[in-house]
Amino acid sequence: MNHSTPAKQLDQFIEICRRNNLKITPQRTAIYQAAVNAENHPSADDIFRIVSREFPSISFDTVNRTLLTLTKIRLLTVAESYKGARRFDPNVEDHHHMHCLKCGKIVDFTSDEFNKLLAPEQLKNKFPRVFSSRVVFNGICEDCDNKG
Amino acid sequence: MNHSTPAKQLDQFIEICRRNNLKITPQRTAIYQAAVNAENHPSADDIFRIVSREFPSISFDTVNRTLLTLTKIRLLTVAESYKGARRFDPNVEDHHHMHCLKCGKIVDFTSDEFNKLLAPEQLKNKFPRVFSSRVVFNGICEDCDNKG
DNA sequence: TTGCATTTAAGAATAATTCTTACTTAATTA
DNA sequence: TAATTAAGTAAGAATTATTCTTAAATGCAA
Repeated sequence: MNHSTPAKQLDQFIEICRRNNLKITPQRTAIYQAAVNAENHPSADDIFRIVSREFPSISFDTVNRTLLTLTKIRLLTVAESYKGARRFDPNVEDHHHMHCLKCGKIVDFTSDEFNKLLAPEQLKNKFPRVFSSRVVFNGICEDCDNKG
Repeated sequence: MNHSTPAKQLDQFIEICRRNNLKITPQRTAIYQAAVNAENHPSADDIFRIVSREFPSISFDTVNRTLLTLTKIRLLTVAESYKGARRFDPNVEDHHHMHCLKCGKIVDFTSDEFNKLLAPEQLKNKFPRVFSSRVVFNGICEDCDNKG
């Protein structure tokens, strides 16, 4: 989740859509809001089910297409994953991830130290442009650990 | 890739299969070898196509199932990804990844500094067990950058 | 040598994603 | 406010990736 206020999020959404010549439609807005308010890093299907409550006739395809559009203009990102459906990440600020190997849950955390990590010099040639970095931990979450 | 010698790799493969009561079949061996020798982090289909040259009658299902089995006993791991088919990683040593956002190429690199990163204290409760960590960079590789 | 794990075979099922075409709706802007 | 045009709806199909099913044959390991 993005930690700014709902109103500020909406302003940002509108501004960035405008800047990219994307119309501010109720569906598009609802899809963005659903993604931002989702607890866990939601799949297209998670968002589809949420938005369907408000727009019963919306199709999965519209939701998925819209999520990809929002990713293109960087209002969302795609979280790294190991299996299953694509997971969207509404947190576009610098942050890091802890994955549960059992249930697939992804938990965000922040770290000024981790934010500062730089790509190694020896890759400067092979990768002339580097946009982002993330530290990813893998473990077992409390819930899954208790269940055995 | 694993940087030990081919003979050592094979010894390790045999030992770990034995320890896990898995038979040393020619197919299983070939699948492991193909994964270890693959340049890029291969998909099941990549491995299927390589092993098919030696075993023309092998099925994709056998290859995929075997790769999952080898992952279970930690002879392989699964690389984080953002889209497309599951990518296997034959390098089971501590290492880190650089992803190309255009072509999906994943390049390994090592870093003693990055190996030492620890999960933040504030997640100790939510995640009582942590097994591994990795730093993941995203950028554009030289080839894709030249192509525009 | 024999038991059982493994592979083969072939098809089916499922999940996830993307595309197609045509029609309708509605956000923007001139 | 009317025109333009992006966006959504609809329904189905196609594609890609993965996993399962059943049954028979094979061959590794004790």
